[in-house]
Amino acid sequence: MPDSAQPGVFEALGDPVRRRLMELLAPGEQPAGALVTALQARVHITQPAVSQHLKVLREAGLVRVRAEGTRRLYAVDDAGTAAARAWLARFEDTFAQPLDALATELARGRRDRRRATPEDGTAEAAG
Amino acid sequence: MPDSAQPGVFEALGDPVRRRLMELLAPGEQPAGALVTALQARVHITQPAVSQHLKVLREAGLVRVRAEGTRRLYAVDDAGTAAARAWLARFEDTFAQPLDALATELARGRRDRRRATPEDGTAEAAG
DNA sequence: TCCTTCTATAAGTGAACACTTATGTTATGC
DNA sequence: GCATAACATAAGTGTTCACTTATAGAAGGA
Repeated sequence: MPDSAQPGVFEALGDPVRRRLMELLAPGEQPAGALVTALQARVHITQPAVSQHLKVLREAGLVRVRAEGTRRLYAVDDAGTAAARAWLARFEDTFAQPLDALATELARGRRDRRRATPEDGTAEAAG
Repeated sequence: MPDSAQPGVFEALGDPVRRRLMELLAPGEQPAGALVTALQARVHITQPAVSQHLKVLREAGLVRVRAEGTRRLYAVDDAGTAAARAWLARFEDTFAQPLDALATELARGRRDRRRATPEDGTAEAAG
């Protein structure tokens, strides 16, 4: 029974700017520059500030990076979000728990089967 | 599409002491004093500090209080935890989503039926 | 009544943190 | 080679925040 699965997951999500970054990444992979632009459309913030926030999210396992030329493509990492959901699961309604466990099992089975089929290549999560 | 359903939910969960308080409340209702004692068994902390943490959790909708004599009985409030899970749900695996929705629906039905039965006495109205 | 218990609030303080500007690093183009 | 673009890191600073001690308030027992 870990205090909270991944270290720093909830600390990372505690900041509104970082939550907004997660929301911006929810539809799919985004270069760091696009995240900066999107944030600046709403609030005044500089590029280094965003970069530092992304570092926190990275270290918490909430996002992962992929280099493409000079750009850094960020995407949501399931490790962190799953850890957060796992911690919160204990407060779920008692009656919902077995059902969620079932849902998780079924989903895992489907996902594994899908990954075992090397056909659809670069699969993007649809929003 | 709210930034995050309940105001301050993730900010509240960002502190490890407050997460520990939530864990201590997970099994069920606890008086504030018991929470202080339980925390002090692990780390050095004073009663006012715990009281302030509980206030933050209260204002975030993560816990609710019930007065019984001179004691204050704290319990997990579904409003806050559900809000946190709702926000995190958008990062869930695509295939798991419909199943979770089904689970939620079924659980709600069961819960409502249970609440419609005025038998177990001290039923608190959920927000 | 007074006294004790349980909990919340007030006030002050040190540390963590999110921000800024300035600079470094890496890849591409001329 | 040099210049530019995209992003990360360094260094410094103000504010937030979690903590402390001290005190207030409410309920129960003598």
